[in-house]
Amino acid sequence: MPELPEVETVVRDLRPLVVGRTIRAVRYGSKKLREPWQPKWNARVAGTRIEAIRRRGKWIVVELARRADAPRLLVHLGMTGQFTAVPAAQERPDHLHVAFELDRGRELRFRDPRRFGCLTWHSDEAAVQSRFTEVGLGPEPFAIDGAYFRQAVRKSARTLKAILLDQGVLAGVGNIYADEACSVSQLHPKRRGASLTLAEADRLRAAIEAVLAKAITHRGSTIRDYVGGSGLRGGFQNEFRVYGRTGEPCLACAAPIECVRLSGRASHYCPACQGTQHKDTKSAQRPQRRMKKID
DNA sequence: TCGGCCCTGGGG
DNA sequence: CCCCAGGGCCGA
Repeated sequence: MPELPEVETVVRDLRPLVVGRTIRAVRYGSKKLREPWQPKWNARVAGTRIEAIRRRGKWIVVELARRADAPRLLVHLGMTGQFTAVPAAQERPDHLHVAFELDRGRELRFRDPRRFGCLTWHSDEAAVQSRFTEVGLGPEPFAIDGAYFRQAVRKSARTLKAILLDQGVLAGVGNIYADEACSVSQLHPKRRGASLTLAEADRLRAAIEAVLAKAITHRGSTIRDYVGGSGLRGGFQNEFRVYGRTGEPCLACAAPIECVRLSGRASHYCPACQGTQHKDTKSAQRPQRRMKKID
């Protein structure tokens, strides 16, 4: 679940709790993660000091010394991952995979029931960067070049939903914020990127930034498992315009929110505010749809 | 570009 | 029991 706003919240929460702390020891479980923690890494992190923590897309980078040639931990929360710093005395929950015992009685824990996430050790910053290159991580949404975004969207024959979920176009947007950004920009998630006008592409870019920024101020969204770095839940789920609101009234026009599957993901939108009847080239079904509505 | 798959758990 | 879920990778 964790998308950019949730990951950013985790990083901001953890920063005052772990930066400057020394890792005394490592405990790890036997359950296999997407990429398992390797026992040989224990000795490499024991005794090191956490000097910085930052976010890139949906990834968290923990710097074990500021120098570029110093090791890093790379964390991805997958669907249900939690990365928290809590009092070491706090009872250990189930599905806990890696725990770093810190000084001052704290413990940095990685928990993930579904195990789609991972926590790995990398020898230096270059190794982290090459990893990002391998997965084709695109630019950060808050630093998008307007021309780049227009071009990336308008050259694509894919749906807006598919484009927004593509981490290579933008790093950090997931299912919730893709739907919310389409809602704010009043664009149907089924629209093809190539059908957008320049103005619409700009509107979408502005909506993405606005939605992500607002979600961060609410500490992200908690549907079920998500918690920030200190264990607090998010609050943006109470601000959703369309996500998970199928059948409920649109906040702008009261039409019932609809839901379809796009790119294999549930996609929510207001049929009135985000109508398909614009420039979507291939909507042969459109007339049928209208008939249905009139009925 | 899609579906299937990796997993667990919650809800109907 | 079935279906669904914030993500991403792999092969048809």
